[in-house]
Amino acid sequence: MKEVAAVAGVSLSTVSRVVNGDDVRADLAKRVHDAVQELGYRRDQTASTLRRADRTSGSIGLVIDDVGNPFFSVIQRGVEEVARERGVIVFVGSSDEDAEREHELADAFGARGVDGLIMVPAGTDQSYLQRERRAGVGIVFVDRPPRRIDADAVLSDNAAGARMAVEHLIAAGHQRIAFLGDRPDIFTAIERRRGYDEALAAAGLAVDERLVREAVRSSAAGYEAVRRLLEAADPPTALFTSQNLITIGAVRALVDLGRHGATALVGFDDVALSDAVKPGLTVVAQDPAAVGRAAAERLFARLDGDLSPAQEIVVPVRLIQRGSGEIAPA
Amino acid sequence: MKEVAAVAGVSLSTVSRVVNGDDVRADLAKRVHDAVQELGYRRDQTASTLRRADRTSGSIGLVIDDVGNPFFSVIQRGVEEVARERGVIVFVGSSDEDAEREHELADAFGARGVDGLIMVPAGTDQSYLQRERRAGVGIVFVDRPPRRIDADAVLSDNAAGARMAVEHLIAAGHQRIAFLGDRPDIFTAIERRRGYDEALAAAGLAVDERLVREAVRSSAAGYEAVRRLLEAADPPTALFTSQNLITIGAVRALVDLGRHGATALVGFDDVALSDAVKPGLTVVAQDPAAVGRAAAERLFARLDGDLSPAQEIVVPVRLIQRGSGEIAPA
DNA sequence: CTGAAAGCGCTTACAG
DNA sequence: CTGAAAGCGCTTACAG
Repeated sequence: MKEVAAVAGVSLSTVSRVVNGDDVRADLAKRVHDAVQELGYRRDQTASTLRRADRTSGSIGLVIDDVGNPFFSVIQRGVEEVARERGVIVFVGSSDEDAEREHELADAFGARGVDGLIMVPAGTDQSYLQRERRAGVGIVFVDRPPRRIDADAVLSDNAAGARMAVEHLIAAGHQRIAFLGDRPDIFTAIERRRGYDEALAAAGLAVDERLVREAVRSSAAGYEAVRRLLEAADPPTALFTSQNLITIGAVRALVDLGRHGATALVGFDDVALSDAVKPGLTVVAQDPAAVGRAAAERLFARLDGDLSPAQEIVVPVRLIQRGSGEIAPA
Repeated sequence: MKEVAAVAGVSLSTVSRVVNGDDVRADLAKRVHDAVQELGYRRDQTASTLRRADRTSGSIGLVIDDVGNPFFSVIQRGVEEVARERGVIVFVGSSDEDAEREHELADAFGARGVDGLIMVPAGTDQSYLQRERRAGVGIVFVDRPPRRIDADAVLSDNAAGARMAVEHLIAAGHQRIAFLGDRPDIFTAIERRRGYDEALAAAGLAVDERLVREAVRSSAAGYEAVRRLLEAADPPTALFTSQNLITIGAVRALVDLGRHGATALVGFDDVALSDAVKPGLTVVAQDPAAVGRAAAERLFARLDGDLSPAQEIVVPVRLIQRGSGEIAPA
């Protein structure tokens, strides 16, 4: 910038004004633009942020569970789309369900002056983010609500979706419906389990803990859990696999055991090829792109000055019937 | 930091040294640490970068085609894993196969002082990155080689993989093998087409352009293309679907047409549930996590001072036989 | 080892 | 409208 000023024969202030689109006499502006062109000058955004009054950086941070999981990567995509419209770029990191890592990432992003943070909380206490909030950083949670801090959250309707799934299986005549879920300290896993319990209760059915498998964290674990369930005495006639990786493992297990098309299955989350298996997979589908977009919109609304009380936005889910959930018990 | 110095009763320089782990008398260091603790001080990383001699920011930028595509999101995951070990965080953006967007993202990352850039090139000219290189930014390409700039690139063995796929179909007795590919200006699409052509030629078979469908950009387009191919006169007996989205659409079309298990198929890229359909999907699988890790490792090697000539690292692919590629022609 | 001072690349009152 | 000067939060020669 110093060099641009020298070449254009104006002061640093004038260059800064031109670069920022402030009012400058046309002839001076032209000289500056020419010099910028000639030198290939580009403003140093970090230095600009450091000095400017509002301290905005045009960047946000996104902390998700795992970018490698398509559910979260589509959330990321939704966030990016909204950020892009604003010319805002995004730092992304995976917490891998680790509270410490979640904190480290938020910290690293904060130390780089992000304007806002969109977080999938992994730990049980997000009060450490008060510090960012005091610094004016916008904070929005996604997929799971925060704890020990009051902030906007964008969630899927987990309990309703799970109820829908289980009611659907009950309507098909099932009474022995297994639940397979992620770690029972994760909000979405708890909510989906709650929906399962409620649907059974509403139908006058008792929860049989032998049909409940929790802390199923991968498709391999889903595979194993289903294999054991089906090989046990008095196996379930239907499965509610409450997460995409579990569903993938479960289907594989059903196929291997020759039970796909015999044991009913409803999954939570849609997966690729779910309509190509025979029968197709009945699922309760979330809309992760919409969830990501909604979170980013909420964040920018806050950055634009929205001071209303914290909101909880619930994005609806929908049941997609493709066959596997419409199988009657043997 | 000023405040920390005041509370600890030392100079700014001393605080800076303590924060940076330089040698400082133990008692002073303790006073600084206490003050840091008390005030909840955290160093402003951007100001630090601005002033420090090496100007490193502890951040890199990743420009990929589309985070929403699981292939790229797993590359991102691989990059992140290696960056994490170094305490480096990552900006991510999707170019959506748009050269201008690619450039904008690289520019936005550069203006924020990233130490390095990992790029999936979308446009046909990456010479604009010379500017970043001159500024000391490390540059590594991934999935596709750069053009008009010499730099490290980490690629999958596309042509060999495609050859393998088509040879496999030929070995099963096929002569009418359709090729379905992405836009023919994309490196990976070109290479896979080349592998297809070469495998046919090696077997003494001519390319029948009526069996070639290019610019297939989505699973919906893959579905349509397969439907038309199979409904035409003299349809192919086998399909080589050279990208994950195309494979997904193709399988769906085969299922809808009642041809899954009848028309052979080999896909490029593995997809979820590929072993749950009947028959399972035979694919040439890339290893996107390894590709992402290799790219990040190359980048950090450069940042660590590796001045050797630009390398092209080719990550092998492997054929996974699951049934759909082992179907003989009718 | 420590501190006072200069300065990274910018923006922004302030005076003209 | 323009420029000289101060200063954002830091690091780093430099002198002691």
